[in-house]
Amino acid sequence: MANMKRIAELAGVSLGTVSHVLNGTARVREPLRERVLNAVHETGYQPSQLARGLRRDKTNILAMIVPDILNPFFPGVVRGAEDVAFANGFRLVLCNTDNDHKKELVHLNALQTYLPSGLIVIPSDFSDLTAQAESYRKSGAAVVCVDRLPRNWAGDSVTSDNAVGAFNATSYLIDLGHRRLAVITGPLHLTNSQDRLKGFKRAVRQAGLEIAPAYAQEATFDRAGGYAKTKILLRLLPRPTAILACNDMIALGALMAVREEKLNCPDDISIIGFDGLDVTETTTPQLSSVYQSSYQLGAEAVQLALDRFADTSSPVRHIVLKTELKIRESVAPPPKLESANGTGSAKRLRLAAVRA
Amino acid sequence: MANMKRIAELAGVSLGTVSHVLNGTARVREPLRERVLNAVHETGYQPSQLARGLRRDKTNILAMIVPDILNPFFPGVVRGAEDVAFANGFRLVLCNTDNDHKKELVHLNALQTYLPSGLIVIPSDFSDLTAQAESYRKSGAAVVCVDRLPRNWAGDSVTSDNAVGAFNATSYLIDLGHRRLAVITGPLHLTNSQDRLKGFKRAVRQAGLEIAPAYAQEATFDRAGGYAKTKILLRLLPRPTAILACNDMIALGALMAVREEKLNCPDDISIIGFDGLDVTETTTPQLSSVYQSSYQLGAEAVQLALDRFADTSSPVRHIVLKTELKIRESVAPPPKLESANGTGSAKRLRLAAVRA
DNA sequence: TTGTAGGCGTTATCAG
DNA sequence: CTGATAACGCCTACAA
Repeated sequence: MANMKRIAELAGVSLGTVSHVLNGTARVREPLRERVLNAVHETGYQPSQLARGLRRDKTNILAMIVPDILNPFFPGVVRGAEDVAFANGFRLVLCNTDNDHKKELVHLNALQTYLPSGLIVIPSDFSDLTAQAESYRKSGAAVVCVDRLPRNWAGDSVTSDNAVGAFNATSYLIDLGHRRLAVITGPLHLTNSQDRLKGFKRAVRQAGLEIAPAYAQEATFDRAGGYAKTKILLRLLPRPTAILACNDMIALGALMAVREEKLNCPDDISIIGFDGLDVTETTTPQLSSVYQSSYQLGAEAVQLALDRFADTSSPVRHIVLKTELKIRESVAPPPKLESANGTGSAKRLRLAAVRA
Repeated sequence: MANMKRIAELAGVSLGTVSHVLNGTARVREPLRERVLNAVHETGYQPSQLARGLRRDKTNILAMIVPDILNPFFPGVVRGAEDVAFANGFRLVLCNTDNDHKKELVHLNALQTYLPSGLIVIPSDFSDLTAQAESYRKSGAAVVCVDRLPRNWAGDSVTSDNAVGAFNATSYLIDLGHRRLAVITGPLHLTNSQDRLKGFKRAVRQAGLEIAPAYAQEATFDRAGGYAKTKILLRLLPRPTAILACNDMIALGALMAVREEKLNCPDDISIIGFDGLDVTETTTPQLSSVYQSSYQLGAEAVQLALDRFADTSSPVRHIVLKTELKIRESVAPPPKLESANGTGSAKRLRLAAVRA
C-alpha cells in the first residue's frame, strides 16, 4: 500500500504538502494540489488510520458494547449505530458482554488502547462504568449509555420512555375492563425493568386498583422466564385476566404457557409484550406490544456521541424516545364468566379455535 | 494513559527491556522482569494497539462484513465469530453492506487501512472480491468467505451443506407421500440458493417425479417474498401439497399466505423452511426447518482465518457444516381428497382448528 | 542480558 | 504557500 512519501514523490512535492492537501489544513496552490490529487487517485492511496490515529491521539473507531447480539432486540441498536457512524466516517468495534460486568470491564480496558472517539454501551448487569467512562472522557472519547443505565449514571444516555410505554399498555388493558392485572418484569436491577414496572403500577394506582404482590413476577428477559412465571400466574386464584410482559421474549413464553394450560389468548387472558419485535407479527394470535425503535436508539446514541465529541462542555443529555402501543390480536376484554377454576374457559377455547 | 517509557522509568530499566518482558522476545533476568511487571500492574498499563499495529504492520482487528445484521440469520454468525476472535485476543469491526457490492467495496477499502489480521465476509449480491481479497492477502491478512461465495471464489470458505439440507427436507416430504412439490428459492445468483435448489431437484429426480417450472419460484429472502410467491403457488392447478421454502423468512411469508387463503398448514399443505431460526418455534403451527448453525459458521470462519494466518501456504480449505432437519408441526402427509379446487379442504380446516 | 536508536505513516510546528 | 523535521508509542536489530 502506498504511503504519503510515495505520493509526495509522484507529485513532486514534499510530504507536508500532501498532508495539507489531504486535510485541507493549509491553502495549496492549484497546480500542486492537482498533482497531489492525481497521484492519490492513480495509486488508490488511502491514509493509514493507524498512523493517523497514533499521531492525533484518536481514531475514527467507536467502541460498541452490547450484552448479546443474539438477543433479537440488540441488532437493531447496532444497525442504527453503524449507519450513523458510517455516514460520518466512523467504524464500530462490536463486543458482547453476556451481561457479565467482568467481561465488560475487559472489553472496556482493551478497547481504550485503540483510542476510539466514542464508546456506545448497553450496560451489563450490575455494571458500574463510572470510572471507566471517566477514563474514556479524559482521553477525549465520548461515552453514551443506551437502553438501560448503570446505577447513578451521570453521563449522556439514550433510552425509550419505558415508564410511559408500560403505563399506556396497562391503561389500555384497564380500559378494556380488566381488573385482575399481572405483570412479568425483567430483572429488577435493570433500570428499564424498573421503569416499566413503575409505569404499570402508576396505571394501576390511577385506576384505583389493587394488585396483590403475587401478580407481579420478576423473570429473566427470555422465553423461559416468561413461561415459568406465567405458569405461576395461571395457578393463582383468582387468575389474572391480563398480563403485561415486560419484553416480547417474556410474552412469547407467556403465550406458550397459556396454550399449554389449554387456555386461550386473548379470550381467557390478554397479553401485551414490550419491544415490538418482528416475531410478534408471526405468532398466533399476533402479539400486542409496546413498540420501541431499537434502531433509533442506536442511531441517536452515535449522533449524541458525535455531538459530545464536537462540544465536550455542553450539558449532559438524556434522550428519551417515544414508544408506541401496537395492539394486535392478543388482547380482548376480560372473559365474562368470572369463574376462576377454568371450567368455563374450556368451552370458550373451543369456540375461539374454531373462530380462528 | 501510561506508555512504555513511563514503565521503563518506574522499573528503572530501558524501554527495550520493557518490551522484551512484555513480548517474551528475550530472556530478562528475574529481578528486572519483576520490577517491570510490577510497574505494569500498578499503572494498569496496556500497550497501544495503534503503535503496535503500526510498527508490526498488523493489528489484532478482524474486519467482519455482513449484508445486514437485522437479518435474523446473521447475528449468530457475528456472535460465533466474536467469541472465537475474543478468545484469541482479536476484535471485530462490524460492517453492513445492505447486499450492495458497491458499499461492500467501500468498506473493504476503508478497513484495510487498519491493517486487520483477517477479513471475514458474507459476500453481498454480485460481489466479486477476488481483487480485494488478493490485496488483503498481500498485506498479510487472511480472507474467509462465509455462507455464500462470490463467483469463482478460490479462497477459504465456510458454508453449510445447503444441497444436502434441501435434499433431506425434500426427500422427507416425498417419503410422506407428497408428489406435487413446490420450492421457493432465494435469489438465484446466490450460491446458497443455487445449492438448495440443486438439492431439491436431486431429491425430486431421484424419486422419479416431474416438477413443472411454475412450481419453482424465485423470491427474495424475506417474508414478503415468501408471501407473494406462495400466493402464486396456491393458485396453480393442481395445487402443490408441499412447499420447500429456502429460508425461514420465506417460510413465514408462506405460512401467512396459506392462512390468508383459508387453507390449513399442514393438513392442506406442508411447509419446510431453512435455517432453523428461533422464530420457527413460535409460529402456529411450529415450522419445520433445515437447521444450520449460524454460530458455528462464524466460529469456524474466524478459526480458519487464524489458522490461515499462522500458515499461509497450506492448501485452501472449504469447510462445509452439516445441517439438521427439524421436523415440527408444519408437515403432514398430503391431503387424501385430491380435489384441487379447495372445496374439500374447508372442512379439514375446521377440523384442524378444533384439534389445535 | 540489557540498552540504544531507527523507523513504521501521520500530523503539526516552524522556518523559509 | 511550501518544505523540513520532530514527535506519537512501539518493536527490533544491533551494540554494549
